[in-house]
Amino acid sequence: MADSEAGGERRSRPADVRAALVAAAAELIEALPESEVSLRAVARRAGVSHAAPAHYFPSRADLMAAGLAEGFDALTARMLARRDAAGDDPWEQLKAIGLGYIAFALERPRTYAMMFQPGYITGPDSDMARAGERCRAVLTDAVAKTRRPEGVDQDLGVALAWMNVHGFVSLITSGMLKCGPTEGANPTPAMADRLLSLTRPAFTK
Amino acid sequence: MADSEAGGERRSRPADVRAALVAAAAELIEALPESEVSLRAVARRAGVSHAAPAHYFPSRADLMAAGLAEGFDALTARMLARRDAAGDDPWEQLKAIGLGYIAFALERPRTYAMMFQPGYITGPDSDMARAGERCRAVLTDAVAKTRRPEGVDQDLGVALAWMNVHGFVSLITSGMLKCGPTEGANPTPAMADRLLSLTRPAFTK
DNA sequence: CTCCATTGCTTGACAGTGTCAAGCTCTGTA
DNA sequence: TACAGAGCTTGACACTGTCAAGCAATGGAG
Repeated sequence: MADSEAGGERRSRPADVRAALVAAAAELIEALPESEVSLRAVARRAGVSHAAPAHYFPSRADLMAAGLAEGFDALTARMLARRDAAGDDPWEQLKAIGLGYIAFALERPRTYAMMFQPGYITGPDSDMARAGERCRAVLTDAVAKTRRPEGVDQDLGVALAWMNVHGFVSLITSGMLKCGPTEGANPTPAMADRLLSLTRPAFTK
Repeated sequence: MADSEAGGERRSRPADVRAALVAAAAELIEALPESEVSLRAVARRAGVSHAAPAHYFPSRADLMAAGLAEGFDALTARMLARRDAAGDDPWEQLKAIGLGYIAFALERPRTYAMMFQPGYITGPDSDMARAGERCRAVLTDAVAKTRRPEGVDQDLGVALAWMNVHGFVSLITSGMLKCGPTEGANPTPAMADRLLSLTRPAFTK
């Protein structure tokens, strides 16, 4: 429409370039170690010049943050899918969210690790901060529905649930925690289930 | 002795240069964001040329790993000090270790975060891996002394204790978790205490 | 004592990086 | 047709990690 060329691919729309940059960033973040995800590598993958990103993102960190915001949205979607597949019991829903969280982090470990790296969330009103907020809201809602014992208020419950799953996957992906004797089948999901179940008393009455 | 100069500072011993590099790395790791801790900046701080580190460390990652190994040792010392100041009760000792762990991570957040960054532990027989192993041993011993309920074996106990403290401090330092209403006094230690206490049933009978 | 090999570090170079300034090429409007 | 501006490119700068070459000093052998 706005392009006189019928073929339409000779010249891309501005939004396309921006979207291509974010997509390329998200891909490279998972494909390469953090230090190798350079602004210029992202630009090359998106098929633009090395200075094109500067028209959309003030700095490298902002481009990375845009890719990481996509990561938060994918994580949120993953948790919601698992929650909706679980039953009606609040604890089962919370546990399903936790298992979905763990599954995402283990499938996209580099993206996940970078999401929690300080320095990419520039301000509380950035895209990435908002995506993180939507993610946290899923957890907060699930915790709010549980019937917790005396002394476990909502904030404490959210902290407990989150630090459990985050701590678990962080130790796994950093190589500090080897779970199980590694005999054939992957013991991680089973261990995740056992560990989450240990916190059950804090979320049931 | 080996130096003909009586002043003795004109020419430093080889071990001094290496130690100075490691010390400079440890300082800069805490003082600057990770991306700004360059090999050349460490060399400048140590007062040597930009290529001097190459004589002791094959790559930048190895120099960083040496600095991070010092971090693990400091963490280990911190946990031991707290444990020995606690009483004889196994649970109290384990909790003291956890609180020492949290205190270290919150005092040296950048060092702590980098210690768990994948890519710095090159092999299982590296200095950093061994320092991490010594650190883990403190936790393992403390968990071994506890009397845990049926179903909580030692590996599960270690995983639970570690992921709790690691998850907590990681979420705090990455800005994801704000604990308490931030009214004057720092609410973090109190929250840490409450959270650790929630896991008490897994470590007592 | 002289010579030489080795160690310990420096200087120099290279490709690659993030960021800034300038310029080119189209689009839309008058 | 001329103009204004957006969108992207090219070019440059200082900086990075790593490699090659070279200098100074030590220590041992002849």
